[in-house]
Amino acid sequence: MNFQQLRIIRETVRRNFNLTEVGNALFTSQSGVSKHIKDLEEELGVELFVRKGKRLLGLTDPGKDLLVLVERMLHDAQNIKTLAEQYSQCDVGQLTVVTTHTQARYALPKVITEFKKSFPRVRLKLHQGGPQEIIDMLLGGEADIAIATEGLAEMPELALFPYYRWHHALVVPVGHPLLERTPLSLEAIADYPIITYHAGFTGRTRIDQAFADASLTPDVEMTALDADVIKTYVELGLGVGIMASMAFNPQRDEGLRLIDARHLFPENITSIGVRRGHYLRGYAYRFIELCADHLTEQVVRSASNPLGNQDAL
Amino acid sequence: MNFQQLRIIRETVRRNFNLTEVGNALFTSQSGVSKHIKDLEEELGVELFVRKGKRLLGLTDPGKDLLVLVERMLHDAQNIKTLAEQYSQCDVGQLTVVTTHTQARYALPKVITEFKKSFPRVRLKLHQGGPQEIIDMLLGGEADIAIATEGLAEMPELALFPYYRWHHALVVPVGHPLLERTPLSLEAIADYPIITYHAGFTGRTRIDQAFADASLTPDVEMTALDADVIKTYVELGLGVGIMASMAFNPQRDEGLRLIDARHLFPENITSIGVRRGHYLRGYAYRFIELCADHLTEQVVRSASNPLGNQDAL
DNA sequence: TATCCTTACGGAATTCGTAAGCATG
DNA sequence: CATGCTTACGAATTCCGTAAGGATA
Repeated sequence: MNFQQLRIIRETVRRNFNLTEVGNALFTSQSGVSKHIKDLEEELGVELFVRKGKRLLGLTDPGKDLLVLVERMLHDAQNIKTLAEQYSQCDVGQLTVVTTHTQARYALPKVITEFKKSFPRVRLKLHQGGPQEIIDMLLGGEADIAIATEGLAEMPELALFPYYRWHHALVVPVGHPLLERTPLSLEAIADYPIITYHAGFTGRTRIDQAFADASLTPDVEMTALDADVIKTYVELGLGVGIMASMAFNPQRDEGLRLIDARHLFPENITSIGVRRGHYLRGYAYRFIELCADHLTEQVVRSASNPLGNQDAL
Repeated sequence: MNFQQLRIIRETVRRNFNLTEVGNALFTSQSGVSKHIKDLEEELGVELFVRKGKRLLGLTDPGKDLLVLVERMLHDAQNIKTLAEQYSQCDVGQLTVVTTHTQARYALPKVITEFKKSFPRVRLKLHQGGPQEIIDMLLGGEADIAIATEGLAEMPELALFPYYRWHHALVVPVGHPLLERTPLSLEAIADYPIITYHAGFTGRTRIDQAFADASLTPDVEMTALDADVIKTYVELGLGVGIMASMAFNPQRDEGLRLIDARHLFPENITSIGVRRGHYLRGYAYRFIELCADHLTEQVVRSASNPLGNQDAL
């Protein structure tokens, strides 16, 4: 058993059991891939893949069990390398943060400016993605830190930390009748076409929930991934916008008005997530501390080690 | 990075940094060991060992951090092999149970008889050891299951399950004055020389605690590792015995009498322990089920997976 | 027929072990 | 001077990639 074999097993599953692709992905020959698989199966005395003739179709039961261990081992191998870099070049490296548009645009700029100043030699990769992509990148080890409001569900593989709380607000064009309706009600809003976030983005779930609880079926005219698009179409008069209040800028958004709506929609919590057992460089902890003072390295480490206890460092 | 290198790192620590011994232990040459260490350090760009001249003295800080990951990876490698055997030869294999004399002698015979009948092709190794040895064997992966009353402290690496409850009792020679003292009191017992278990064995802690709580200092004349020795000396008239009640056999122990003492000493709980993340063969779960009906495979698996949650199978 | 996997085989690279050299206590 | 680590170098082994062959859709 060697690491190349393990990498091949993992890659074979990822590439849908096409060994030719696996060979390309791992920069080796297809024949070698084939042989490695056979060797490993022989060594273990178990067939790992379901075959039909010469094609591979999927994992056998033992293969499925094995894959879990294989992935952990390869992840640990990565951790070892990261750990070594940590010591050899402690302020040089890379940090990948995956997040949504809303956070990237409105919450993170301050944090990132600060971080770049403190760690000029760390290459910060800010990757913008949807809920599924965020989770996949975290679990796949491609991203170190995730920041999102939705989608970061409680999973045993992830450790989540509340970052900040915020509310949705209404955005309307100057002079819109809703500006006169105080107090604002869900019923009043439901009379107009609504422009808001896509399902699964930036607290959209909470919005739907609020209307559903009030037995209202709002007319969602249009959905967008980000507040900038929402504002654009509200300004064009296509409807009223429901979006994160921090995305409104009184100076720049001259033609629009913000209406507080914290009494109508449940509070949203934007969380920071890391994968348990994923080795984080020192500066990754600094990044999290920059986001929220209370999320110290100790707090994050103890909550994110695989055993869920406090004996780490 | 390859497995041989990792094995060498681990073994180097275990063998107190004597590379010659490491070579012998891993059935390879000492020069190869030396080179592997150097290669790995070079690849990682970090010194893993503290050196004085040409001698290795200990781990550096990065070395310490690394060792944790290395051990998990090697453990996973072992798990993979065990897992494969599980499928290739599902009722053939080996099961190592480490336990104390008391359990081996009085609690387990029935379980083991039953187990051997169900799994004739599994080689059952029953290893008898003291508290420290039991823990070391579990953590080192040499034993699959531990059964003990003391010493199996709550550790994050271990999952513990209550097996059965029992009490200490008094054992005296026929015609001993304590047989007339009803109700029996700690004070009365403390008047006689006492023969009981070694510190740390078979609930000895509870016995000491009971006397201490009553502000008594008993005269512990002699200590033994097992009840058979205790009974022998009680029979010789050297003192009164305090031992596990299930170790008394009215037929065989003719010259002795048992006096119930459950009102004097706290209850003891004998536990079954497994190491989290240590892969157990199917028959290992059967063994535990034979001990206690309620400890089904599902119960044990969900409590002993490293994340401590219920999503395992 | 185009794609995909297996096997065979020669060359490349890695690993291993002996032996000699040097440091330590 | 006995023990222990490093380095050097040839031998053994393993790994890799090309190429040919057979199976599948």
